Amino acid sequence: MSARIKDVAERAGVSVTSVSRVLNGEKYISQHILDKVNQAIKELNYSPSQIARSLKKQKTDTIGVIVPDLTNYFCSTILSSIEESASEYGYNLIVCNIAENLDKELKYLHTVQEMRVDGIIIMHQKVDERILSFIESASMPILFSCVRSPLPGRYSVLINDYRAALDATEYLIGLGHRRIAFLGGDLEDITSGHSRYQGYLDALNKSGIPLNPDFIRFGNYKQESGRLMMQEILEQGEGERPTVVFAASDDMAVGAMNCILDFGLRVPEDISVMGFDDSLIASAVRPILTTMHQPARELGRTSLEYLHNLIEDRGQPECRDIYLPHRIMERASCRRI
Amino acid sequence: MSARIKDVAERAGVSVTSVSRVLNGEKYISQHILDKVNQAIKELNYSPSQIARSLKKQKTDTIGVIVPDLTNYFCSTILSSIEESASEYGYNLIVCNIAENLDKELKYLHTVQEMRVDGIIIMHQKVDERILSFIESASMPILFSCVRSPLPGRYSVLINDYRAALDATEYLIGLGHRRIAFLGGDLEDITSGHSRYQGYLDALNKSGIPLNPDFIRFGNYKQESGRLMMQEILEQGEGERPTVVFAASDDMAVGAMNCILDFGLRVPEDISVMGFDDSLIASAVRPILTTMHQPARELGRTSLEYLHNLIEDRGQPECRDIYLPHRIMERASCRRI
DNA sequence: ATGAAAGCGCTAACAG
DNA sequence: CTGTTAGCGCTTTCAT
Repeated sequence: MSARIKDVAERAGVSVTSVSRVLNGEKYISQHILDKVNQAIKELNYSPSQIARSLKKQKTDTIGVIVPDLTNYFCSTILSSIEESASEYGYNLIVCNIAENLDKELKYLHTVQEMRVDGIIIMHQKVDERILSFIESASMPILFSCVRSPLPGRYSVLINDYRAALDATEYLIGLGHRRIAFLGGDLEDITSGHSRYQGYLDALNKSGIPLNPDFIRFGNYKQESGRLMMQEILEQGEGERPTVVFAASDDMAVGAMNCILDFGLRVPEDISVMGFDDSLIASAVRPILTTMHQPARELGRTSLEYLHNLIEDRGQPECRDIYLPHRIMERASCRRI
Repeated sequence: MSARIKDVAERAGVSVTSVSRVLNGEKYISQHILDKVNQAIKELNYSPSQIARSLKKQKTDTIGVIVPDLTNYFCSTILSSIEESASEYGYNLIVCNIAENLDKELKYLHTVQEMRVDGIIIMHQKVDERILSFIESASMPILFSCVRSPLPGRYSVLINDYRAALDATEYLIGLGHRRIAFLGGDLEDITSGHSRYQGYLDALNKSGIPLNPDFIRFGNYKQESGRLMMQEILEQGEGERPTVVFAASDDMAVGAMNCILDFGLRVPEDISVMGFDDSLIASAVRPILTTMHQPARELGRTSLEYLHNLIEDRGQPECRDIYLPHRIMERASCRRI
């Protein structure tokens, strides 16, 4: 593998330029040279160095993706769909799993910058000063996927979390529920956390349903967190139980549902459960989960395509935020009362 | 970001060598120079180019990971644990999601080779001639994770799939089951597919239980596949039903379980279900799944550390295959009969 | 302790 | 249609 372009050129008895031309599929090369070069490449088992090429071309065809948590179904679906499109467009992905750790995120941001990626996709919302200032001074395009940009004037691809939560809550109200518990994400997380909570609040408000603080909890989007919050709610006393639980993620909804089931109660007969995301786990559990659908594959694909346009610099795009449609998946975990 | 090391040097009034030394934390630099250089770096918002550095050093601190399917819980857990260790050791990851597509795998293999990654981890078993020949002639270390190397003399980190399947089947036999259905993976997949099937066969054989071909099906490890296979088995007629189903993955087990449940049967009262992997989904469903535990995080960490040793070339390792221990997770989906 | 200069492997003018 | 050559941005001898 230590063969360089020069070795190929010598072996084929041509100039390095000709080899380079063959490598890059340019025209204006005689069949004769083409054959000899290909022959030499094969004989030497030559593999061109993307490093050297990147240095020269000042382009790496690589994109950095900052993922909050790889083991999260929703994240990995988005990532997989980003990967699929990236592959089509000829980009490679540097995956940065920050495991909800801001120090790690900052470190990775610098790393991908040093690797001179052509662009960055961030799927994480919670940021601090250092990250904000990095984003402000970064020279490559940065796109936020599934979360809203923390900085005005940046780009993002996501659903309208506020509307989605509002729609979901109104759907539950329409089913006759008035004692609606809410299992939220992190409030510092402006998109999923705050917006979804606000949607819940406003829906209740519009219907004149008074807020019950005992029915509101905040977790970290994971299953275990949903289970814990549900347990607290259930242990508050039987008279005070909600008739439905709306969780800001499917994982938390499943955790809550299992907690209810493990308490010996039934879903949805005793308590209904509604999730958010429509990730694979929503269809894997029984009763199959009623949830708010996020178009994961479209979000991933659109993110990549948008970033690609930014990289190619096709002028300033008209809209900086692209909202994709959400919809309710009516399934078996919510009943009319 | 277009500042180069030369700009920093000029700004600081020193040579590029000195800047390079500061960048690489070498000693033998005066405090005076160090201060001036750091100052200049800050003023210019300078970020060193990993590209140029890699070209010079002939090392990228990057590892390519070939993943069969990102949306698979088990895979993403392994990947996340590889990432965690990689981050500790200072490696970055190029993630290649091949979506079970051999052409894509080959393409990615060439890509990471051209990117001059320091090593490759492959989590996929099914290969063809072209891939085999790539592996044979590759100059960087290649490690197989969670699958056995298709080539003798290569390196792998995994559990003993044969023993695990044998142990699992014997456990079910010990519970009193004799009508044991098997939902396998792809037989071409030597590790998970073939070895697990062989373990099942041998366990039955050792106990003198005759084989029932109607109880054996092969799928693709995914949930939907498990559901379909189970449906076929269930529709064969009531008298012929198995008392337990052993699936070669948790996803298939969950698919099978849901099929059973959707048929109006109970798990484990009517039919028991056993999975394989102990991925997150095993604990997310009800009844909580009895399954064969694979130490996912240890597998990921060990893989990375092993590859790191190979990259650093600490002589030939004694063993080329590292087997990690498996164990049965007795939970609620299998009953004694 | 500091600097000058020679590449790392490739592409892209430019010249022929 | 083909070849010569000057960098891309950095590290690293080798001097000083």
